[in-house]
Amino acid sequence: MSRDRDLTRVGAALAAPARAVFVNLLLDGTARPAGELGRAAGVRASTASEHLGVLVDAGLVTCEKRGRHRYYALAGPDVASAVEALGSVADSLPVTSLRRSREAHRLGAARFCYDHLAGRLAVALVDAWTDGGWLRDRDALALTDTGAAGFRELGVDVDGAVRTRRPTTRVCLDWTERRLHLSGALGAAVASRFVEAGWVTRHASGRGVAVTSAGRDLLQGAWGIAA
Amino acid sequence: MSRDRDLTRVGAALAAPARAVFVNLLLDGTARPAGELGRAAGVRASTASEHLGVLVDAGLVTCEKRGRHRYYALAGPDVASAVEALGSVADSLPVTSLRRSREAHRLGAARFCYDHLAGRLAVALVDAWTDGGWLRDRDALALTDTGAAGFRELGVDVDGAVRTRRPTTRVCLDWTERRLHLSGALGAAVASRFVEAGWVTRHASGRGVAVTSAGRDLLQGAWGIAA
DNA sequence: CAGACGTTTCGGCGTGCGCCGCACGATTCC
DNA sequence: GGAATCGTGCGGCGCACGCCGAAACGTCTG
Repeated sequence: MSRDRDLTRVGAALAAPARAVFVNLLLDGTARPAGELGRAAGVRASTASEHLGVLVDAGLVTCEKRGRHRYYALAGPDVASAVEALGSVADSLPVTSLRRSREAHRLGAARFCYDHLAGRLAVALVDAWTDGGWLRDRDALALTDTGAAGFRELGVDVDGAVRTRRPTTRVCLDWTERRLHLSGALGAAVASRFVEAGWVTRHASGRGVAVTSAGRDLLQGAWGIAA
Repeated sequence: MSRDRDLTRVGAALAAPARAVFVNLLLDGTARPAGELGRAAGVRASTASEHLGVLVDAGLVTCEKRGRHRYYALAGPDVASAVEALGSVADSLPVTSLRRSREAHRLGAARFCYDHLAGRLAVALVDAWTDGGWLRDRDALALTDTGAAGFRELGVDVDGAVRTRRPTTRVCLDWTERRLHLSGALGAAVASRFVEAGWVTRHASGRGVAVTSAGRDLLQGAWGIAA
């Protein structure tokens, strides 16, 4: 059957080192010009262009022209979660280098996964919100009335998140913690509020996230999380 | 960072047509000998052997020796869901052939996804169970007390499903319907009960599933589903 | 309008890998 | 024991693809 064909196309799209770098960079949900991506992966502009063409053909990445730049971004949240899921199985492989484990540890603390928070911070938040009755069922996160009120009080645009066509809550498997964390429209709304309120700051480039002192106070005070 | 390296390894593992056939065949959760897989993919035994070695190295597939056979199977449920997620993005690509759309339609009605039901049947069941109060929240399925009682009455081993380390409920994105269906330990328990009770029968080889007349009666009578 | 910059397209080169046939080890059956 | 079957390892062949440099296109700037 020819579904295999499609699977090979998507698999092959991820098979080249340069393309894997691209996808990992775009996992934070940003859109970046071709040149920057190529420089990050250590290949010439022409090579980067070809690779990006492959990713677009495979449906993993979209391209938007703006002026003389072309901004590339992941095609959507489901692409991000598919890549994360793939990374999750890849992560069970034996560790290959020390750098990797250091890097993994740093990102494992807190990071962006496309448009929501991931890592130990995200897992701790889910635990706190479940214990506090904001979310139901640790395995299948659903928003409660208490939670809607609580998030609203934090300044999260709960109503906007509910209105979109996208599922309100969604679970995403963490490739470092091998635990579930909050994704979906609500996950995105929470994450953007955390950034907007200055509780966390995104690392200049990449997916890393640092908790600010204001954020530390909130986490400790509201939910007893030591970050 | 060298997580890219792992991603390429998993991606490359899926990049070869023969290996994609293997993985798709194993998506139904069965373990199959190397020879059978090779024949199905239309390659020689030696080629199949090499491919299976690659899949094992990539952590996607496990190998178990039994007698003079070696049985290969998917490494676990998370591999299955990762592959399904990947198939889901692949599915949004333009249709390439008529055969594909026919095949897709047949599998789209009802099929096995590793160890649980998928396809239009599974989506309809989730709708019915949510409407009936057996599961909470269409986006983030969680088992209610009513649901536990109901499934128990159907003969589903609910208690066994809850006891395992595996999450009781889990959602899985359908690559045909682009809707969520029930996965996790409960999803597996339900599926095995459906087969055991003779409500559905699995196609001799592959993931296809046919609803029996007894199954049709149950679906229509209990939940008003026309199958 | 020329010039700079970002990006894509096009040959061309080299490596990697998917395929095979054949040979060999392991296991089962007679 | 020998024969048959299942599986793996090893050369070898050929294509596909990742990489580059050079050239062309489009866009912004002076």
